[in-house]
Amino acid sequence: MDKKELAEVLEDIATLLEIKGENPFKSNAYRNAARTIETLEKPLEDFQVVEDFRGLKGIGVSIAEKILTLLKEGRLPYYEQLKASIPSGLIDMLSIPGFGPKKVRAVYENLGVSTVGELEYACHENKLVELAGFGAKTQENILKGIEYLKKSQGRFYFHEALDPARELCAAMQKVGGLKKIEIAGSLRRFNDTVKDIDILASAENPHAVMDAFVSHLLVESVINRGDTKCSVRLINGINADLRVVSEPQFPYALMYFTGSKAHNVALRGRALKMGYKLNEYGLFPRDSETSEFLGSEKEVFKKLGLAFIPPELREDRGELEAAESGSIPRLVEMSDIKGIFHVHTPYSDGLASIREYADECLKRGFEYLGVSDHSRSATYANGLSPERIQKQGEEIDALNKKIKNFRIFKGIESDILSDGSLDYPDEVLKNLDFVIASIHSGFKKSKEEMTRRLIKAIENPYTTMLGHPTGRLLLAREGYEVDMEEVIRAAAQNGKIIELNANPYRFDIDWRLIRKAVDSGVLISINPDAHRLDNLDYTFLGAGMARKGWSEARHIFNTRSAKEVEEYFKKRSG
DNA sequence: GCCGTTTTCGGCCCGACTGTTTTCAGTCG
Repeated sequence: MDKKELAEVLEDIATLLEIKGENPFKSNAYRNAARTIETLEKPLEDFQVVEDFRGLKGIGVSIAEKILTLLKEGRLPYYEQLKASIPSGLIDMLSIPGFGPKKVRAVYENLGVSTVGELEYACHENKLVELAGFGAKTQENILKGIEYLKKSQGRFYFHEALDPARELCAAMQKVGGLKKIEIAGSLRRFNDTVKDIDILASAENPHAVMDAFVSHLLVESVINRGDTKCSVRLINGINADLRVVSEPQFPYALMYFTGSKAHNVALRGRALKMGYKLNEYGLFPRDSETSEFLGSEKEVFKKLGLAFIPPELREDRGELEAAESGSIPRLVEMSDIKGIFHVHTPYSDGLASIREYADECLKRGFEYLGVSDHSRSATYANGLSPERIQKQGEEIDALNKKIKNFRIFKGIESDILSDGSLDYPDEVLKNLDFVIASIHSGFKKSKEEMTRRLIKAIENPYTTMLGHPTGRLLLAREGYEVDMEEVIRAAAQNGKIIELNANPYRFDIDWRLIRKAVDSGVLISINPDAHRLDNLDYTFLGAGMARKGWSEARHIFNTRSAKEVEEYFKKRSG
């Protein structure tokens, strides 16, 4: 059992306790313990007895014992009994917006409803209105919530939310009297998928700003509207919240609504220890009703003895400690990116020509482009035969002569075959500047086999970088089973680059692992995996995801100049 | 269930909003 699986069990216990109506602080304790385990630096093997957990935040004797049982026996009777006592459908019901553990319990105990389907039926039968604390409106909202859940499973791709959020902000910016406006929430933190859009504004006339918000063309319906907050459903199914605060409150509210929740709790705890109360309205010295007046997030952090923490890092994963000790990294910026790798042309399954990509790259200020079409095993994607690689190489040579101050590198996205070898003989591979090795088939092998397969590809001298290392498709498909920590170790030992596939349907390698990779000395390449010209926009999303993984420019391969990249490739092949 | 530079017991972040009530519980962020 690894850290992630362990943390998931603890999370599950927390949720189950909530539904059972246990002391909410008890369930919260399990949640805190889960986060501590997830972010653990030391390997799990270091924990053999209860005392080994001493000093770990949120893990006392009781949880430590449960963790040890899980590690030693691979199962936990306490957890199994808990699970057995609650139908699994109740947990699914928690995904219905506005439907929490208390209501789940009420419908289960009073109506015997134990699945989302039964709940929907009970609503249609008008059964819920009879329950204490429920009414016609609640029942109607639950039905709407189920509809929403069915449509979207409640989460959306990052770019699906970012684009409308920007449009909404632009519209509100035109309202007179608007002082400040920012996207907050998980979008500002660059989560890989998001649940909704949060926008924060300060304005002289809040209602005019809200009017502009609710009347926007992207808005399908208004869910609720108060004096400081309103929520809408957009036509693409995403919910968007707008909050309007006074100008002095803005930095505090921005911190608050940016989150994450865990970061906020930690920050508030720190404020309390320093004799302050921190909330979305201000920073109040103990026993005072008057907030400190601070004009920006940076100043609030400073008052709390912290350096500014970039929003992407606000996950309670050590950023407070880093900000206190002055070791917040200077995160990579889009402007650091000097070129891109991994684009597909009509040679395989892409839509834009090499020339078009090159021109677009020049327009965006890049110095180079690395072309990597699919390899021959990828027949579904029109993978290239050795002859067609040769032909593409000639086209690239001609373009390199023609286009000044720009360099096109010859590459391939080679399938990693089932035995871990690459898709061409060495004579073909040696003529390329770089090779991205990716798995596109045979996902179902065991974790050990997949790990071995990837490591064999990493050890191949012609491999330059590992493409989309877990094969996951966000909101659609889990990645294949693979021990990424071992893969990262192998990449470090062999001096290989790992791709951060910046396609928002993938964002693969996961940001939590980016930090592990860069700490191990592995270079990351932010690759758009473009199949069309406008997919080059993904590079920006990838840069955000790299920031979330605590990356600095020096950790990112494609922040290097064309000349440096050329030297890197030459050294590898020589 | 965890924690302690006010506490080994009594807290644990806390305010907006909704829908149900007629003063408050539940949910959310």
